[in-house]
Amino acid sequence: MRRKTRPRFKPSNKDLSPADAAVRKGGYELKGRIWIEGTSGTFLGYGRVVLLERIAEFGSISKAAKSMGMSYRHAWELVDSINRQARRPLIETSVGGKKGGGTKLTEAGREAVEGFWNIYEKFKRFLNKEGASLQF
Amino acid sequence: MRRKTRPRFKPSNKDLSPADAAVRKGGYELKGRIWIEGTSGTFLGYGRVVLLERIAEFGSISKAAKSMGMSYRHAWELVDSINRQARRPLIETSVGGKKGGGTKLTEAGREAVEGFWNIYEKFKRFLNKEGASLQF
DNA sequence: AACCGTTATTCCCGAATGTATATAACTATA
DNA sequence: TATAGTTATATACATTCGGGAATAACGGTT
Repeated sequence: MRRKTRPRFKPSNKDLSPADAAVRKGGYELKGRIWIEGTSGTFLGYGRVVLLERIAEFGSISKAAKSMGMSYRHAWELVDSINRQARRPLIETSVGGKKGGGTKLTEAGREAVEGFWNIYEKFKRFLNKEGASLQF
Repeated sequence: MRRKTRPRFKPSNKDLSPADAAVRKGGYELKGRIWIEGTSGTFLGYGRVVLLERIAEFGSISKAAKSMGMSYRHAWELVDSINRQARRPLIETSVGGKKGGGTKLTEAGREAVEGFWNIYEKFKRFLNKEGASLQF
């Protein structure tokens, strides 16, 4: 008896595609994930890219995390992991200041987000095409 | 400081592709997984299909599990999960008898294995194609 | 100098997996 | 009837993952 796994984060204000792309056919679904791996594990995946988008939107790691139902601790670790693996940093953080600080994407960060979505869209089309012929 | 995750099973006698298909390009790899989901979670994925192949090869869940470095308990749970979600059973088990019992694939089971590998091969080609244009 | 909101960091905890281990149940064969 | 090798099942344990909470550091602004 296995309980349904809890979603990794709550979709909040935006209509969010699921982290697992899926295609249903007669009771079965072809699902899948893709991600880009760097020198030390995952570099960019669905959740990380959504996080980057939220950071760009809110200008803050903590607000981005909260908007996804993700702990700040986890979000920070993801940001750190991304920046440590990127050739050029994708995220710029600043501490202190009038508003306490903030975080924004670099140009490379915006390009990375766009690049990932491009591949992800093709992946969804792949699942769509191949999932149509499931018979078990 | 995160330790490299241990491989889910040891490749033993056969040359086994990794569970995560991957394509390298300039330090980054496009990796991914696909699986077929049924009424209650995963129905068939890479590891499950390899397990089915091993069962067909050895005629026993316990030997198949051992050959993959997987606990019998886990292998049994996977087999049970597969059969509970399949329209027609993919695996036939027998208890007792001269050799204590055994397990073999049904015709539907062999077809499922082949069907999954077909899609998986296409998926690897997809990763190969899309992974060639990674730039970050 | 005090304030304030955010980043940066640490420790503790619970959920989810999967291994290890032990044991019962089964049944053709000798 | 006893044997043997496998399936079937439960309990205990280790590991991993991420949330929660607490705290320090930071630095414009007032």
